[in-house]
Amino acid sequence: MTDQDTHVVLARLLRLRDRREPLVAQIAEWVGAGIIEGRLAAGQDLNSVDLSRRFDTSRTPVREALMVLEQEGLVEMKARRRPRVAAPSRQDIRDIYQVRRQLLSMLAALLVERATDEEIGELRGRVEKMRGLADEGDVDAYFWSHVQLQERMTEIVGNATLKQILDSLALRTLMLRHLSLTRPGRLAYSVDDQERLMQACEERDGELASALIAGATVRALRSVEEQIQEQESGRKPSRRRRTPST
Amino acid sequence: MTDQDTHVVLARLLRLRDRREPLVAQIAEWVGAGIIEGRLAAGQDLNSVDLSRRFDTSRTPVREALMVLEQEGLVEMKARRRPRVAAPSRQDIRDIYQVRRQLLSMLAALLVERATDEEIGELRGRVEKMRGLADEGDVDAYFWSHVQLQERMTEIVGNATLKQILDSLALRTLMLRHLSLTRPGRLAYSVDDQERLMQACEERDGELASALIAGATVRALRSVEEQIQEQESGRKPSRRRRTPST
DNA sequence: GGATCCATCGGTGTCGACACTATCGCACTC
DNA sequence: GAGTGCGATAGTGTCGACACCGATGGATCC
Repeated sequence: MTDQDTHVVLARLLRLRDRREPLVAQIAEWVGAGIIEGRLAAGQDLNSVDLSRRFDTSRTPVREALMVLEQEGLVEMKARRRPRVAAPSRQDIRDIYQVRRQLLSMLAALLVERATDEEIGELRGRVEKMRGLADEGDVDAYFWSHVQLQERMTEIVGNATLKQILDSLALRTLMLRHLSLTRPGRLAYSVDDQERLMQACEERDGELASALIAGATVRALRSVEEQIQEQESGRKPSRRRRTPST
Repeated sequence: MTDQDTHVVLARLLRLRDRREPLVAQIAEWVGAGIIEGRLAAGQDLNSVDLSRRFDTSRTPVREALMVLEQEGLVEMKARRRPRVAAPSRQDIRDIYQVRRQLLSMLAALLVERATDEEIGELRGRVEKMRGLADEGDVDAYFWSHVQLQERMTEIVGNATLKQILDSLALRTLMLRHLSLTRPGRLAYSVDDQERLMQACEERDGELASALIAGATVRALRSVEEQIQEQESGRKPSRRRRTPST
């Protein structure tokens, strides 16, 4: 998975294709990718003058790009105040995962109900590739494959509203998940969860699939929370928050 | 419930307070209310020049207001094309209600778990007032009370993400619900559903509350679908679609 | 020495203008 | 008479300018 691909996936999740001008899309992708990759720190100012200089445009398309990211929860905007990279509280994160769990359960149930055997086979193939990536320890590639797997599932289920909401929630958790998958052992657990899920789908056991995906979500949340815990306790004594130059 | 109140509720659902300039808020409220009340027909063009003339501003705040409505699903925007009032397909509507059902079930379960007795008492009070409005046949007032009831429930549960998504789904269905509640007898059924739900909450029966709200949602969808059916079959022979002058 | 006020600066919101393009009617073709 | 291509028109996306406001730092006061 190259940077190129990252931007393609991001563009899909942000629904930029045909919905926005290429210029706006480019800015939204750059800022969005920056937030997810951690290049732009949570809470950091995103003033439109700097960004417009960087992209050699006026502030109008920059504002529009930031509004796109705002609606996906990656950026916070208040009238007359500088836009900032979103900094969800501990509670926000729990809330997001709670909703996500509910909707992923729904997704799994619908998947079992509606997916053809061929489609499940295709998903199984993806999971096997992910197993390979996990074994190699290629976190980034695994990470984005995971995103694409969920994307494909929502596509198969065919509920556009559900897909849109899950995409949005995925984006909100992407920066967190990126951290959490870095934790040793987490990758292996994650791929195990996916394999169990695929098996439940193959056996057409909707109840089990729902329960498995809910469990996996709870574990993901726990992992994220532990990660944040470590990060915060590890930061207080020594390091200050990194504030890279825009 | 006056027009004033309508705009206040709309402003809350669109989260305009402090997030957008008053000018943008004003435009978004006017267009949003127009869509919900049916003054602006589904599929109708919303060109920014006309709107900017109407509000005596430039096109910049108009564009911004339309983007706000786009993210709530009331307006559809494609690059280089005129924004249009959203025209959800039959399938889109089913999808929206399906997700809504799932999340309302979640809401009911959380409500039973977390609401204090006082809060449930307050909700009960609201439902009793709604009974009064239903008996009087005051559709508009009932309609907005219903919206506010759900708003209050999400507030009590305290999951900001859930509240935001449910508000957004509520907006998408508002124009439909407005039609569907007009149907004779529908108001009485609706208030019955609410009363049963409150009773389940008082008895702290989460399972039942979830099931009741899910059932109510299914019935609401059916009512909306029948309404659309009638409308379409009734339109073909005689009347053409109303296209009021912006 | 710390809190408070104030001026300055930097950034946002809005505007009117301009280039570019989707749209629509019209002439033309078959 | 229906379909196709073209030109006029209307509307979108972007720009640079300007007025206004929030943030920042220094002077003042206690």
